[in-house]
Amino acid sequence: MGWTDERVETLKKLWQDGLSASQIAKQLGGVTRNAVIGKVHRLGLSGRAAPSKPARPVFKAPRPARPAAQPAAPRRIAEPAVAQAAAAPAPTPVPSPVRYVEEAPGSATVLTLGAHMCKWPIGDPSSDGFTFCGRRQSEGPYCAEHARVAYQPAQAKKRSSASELARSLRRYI
DNA sequence: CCCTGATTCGC
DNA sequence: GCGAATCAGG
Repeated sequence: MGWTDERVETLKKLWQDGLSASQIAKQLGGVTRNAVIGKVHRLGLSGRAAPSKPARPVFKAPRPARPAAQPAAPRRIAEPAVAQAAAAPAPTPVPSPVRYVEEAPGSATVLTLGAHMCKWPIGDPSSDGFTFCGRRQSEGPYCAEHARVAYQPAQAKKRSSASELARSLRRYI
């Protein structure tokens, strides 16, 4: 199917309405989302209300030209990735201040977490705000406080309701 | 793995 | 002009 005036008009409308390229493609029918995106660019309306855009162009390195379309051909071009690794000077591995976090647990990042620092996770590991406790290790990989939480067997069994347990645990998170 | 838009370039 | 392939992200 080609781009009739009407289909282009529909495309414009839906795009401005904030629909995604794939949704527009599905609604128009007979085109893929790539076709829609391509058309959008050609029409010069690539930018719209962009929710999660860096605002700044964020400098993108121009992609090396595509190796040409060869159907059913070995896609990967062998590349000597090993050679240039040696040229780089050995980056000093970090002076190793090894500073324990005494207060404000959770300021140890994956980068600053030392060998003997409490590895109690704080926050959402999939988020970039993720940290570790970072205080001095006591038992196992944890500080004394977190070790208690980690290794409490069935001690809390008497009257500790589920909500009470949850509350006590939350303190450590 | 799902999705998003962006880009390149053979057709 | 078109859009598949590919990329870079969320």
